[in-house]
Amino acid sequence: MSPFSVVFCGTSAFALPCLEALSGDGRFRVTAVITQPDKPVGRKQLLTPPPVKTLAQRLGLPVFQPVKINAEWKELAGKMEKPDFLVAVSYGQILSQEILDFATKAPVNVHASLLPELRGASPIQHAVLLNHAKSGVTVQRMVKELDAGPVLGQTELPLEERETTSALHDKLAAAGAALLLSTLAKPLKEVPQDASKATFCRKLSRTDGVVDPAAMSAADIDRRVRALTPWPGVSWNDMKLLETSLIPHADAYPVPCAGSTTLYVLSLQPAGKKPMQGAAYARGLRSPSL
RNA sequence: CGCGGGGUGGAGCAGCUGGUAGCUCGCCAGGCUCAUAACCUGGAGGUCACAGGUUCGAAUCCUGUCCCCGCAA
Repeated sequence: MSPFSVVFCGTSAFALPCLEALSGDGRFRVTAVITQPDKPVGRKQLLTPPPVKTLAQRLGLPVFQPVKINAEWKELAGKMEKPDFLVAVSYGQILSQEILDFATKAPVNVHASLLPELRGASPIQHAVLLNHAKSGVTVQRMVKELDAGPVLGQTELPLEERETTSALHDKLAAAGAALLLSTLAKPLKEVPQDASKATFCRKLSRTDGVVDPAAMSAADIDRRVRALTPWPGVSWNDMKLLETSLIPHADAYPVPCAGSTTLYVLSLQPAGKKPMQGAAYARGLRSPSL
């Protein structure tokens, strides 16, 4: 039987394993990749392509970058064949019903949480931030309401003792890719979400990473560092806390926190400086005139 | 020309109202110690980003260049 055709919508690094897996599997055929437009990034405002675009080009797949996919859909749809599946992974734009209906079999989404928990934009960060015991990935059939579609497949993953967002991200991305393939390869079986158990997580902003040792306990700050690094990052005054611990360490910079707790900063980055060890920063502090 | 910080021995910093470079560490050697990330002694290691200028003399003042980074997006 001929492979399932797929139109892939994705943008960030989380989507890479899914795209790579689909493209490398004989049961599927990716006919087009839709991703966000290149965006100006950094001090130089250099136009930077999203990770998915880079991968798609390497794989030799046609790439489309609509500014507003819903508005440009009519034109866009004419450029590609109707696929069996429309797969959306961390794409970044809400798809209209018209687009969802484009797929002949189903529009599906890979979401980095155990739906109905943590619907929304930042499920990985929130799983760490809220100190959840487990997380996972869900493949759902997309419906109009965000992340509310019936579940097609789910993989649970326990969180490590001191789980970090970046580590969890990679694990979930890999698990998501595996789950996506195994789910789509078999006849779809839908399990409705229990909407009454739904929780939500909003998009994070830089202010979520602002921290004040005078008002927060070491454990609290440590959890934020693990959850919000590398994005949006945790900042204290003019420096970013990159890596922290609750256990004393020779290379750490001890910071007294609320409730007589101590946070051991293993590495940090003052404004205008490169990342450095906590102990190195502390040495600089002892210099005369300070 | 979006705003701003910075480039000084391996690391983090000071010195910058001009006069042959210093601190906290690290490293090497020796000593003390049951022992140590502790302590003591000694030592190696620096074209002070680069180029030009001012000066008797510049890390330090002036000009230009390169590089790194924070914010904003």
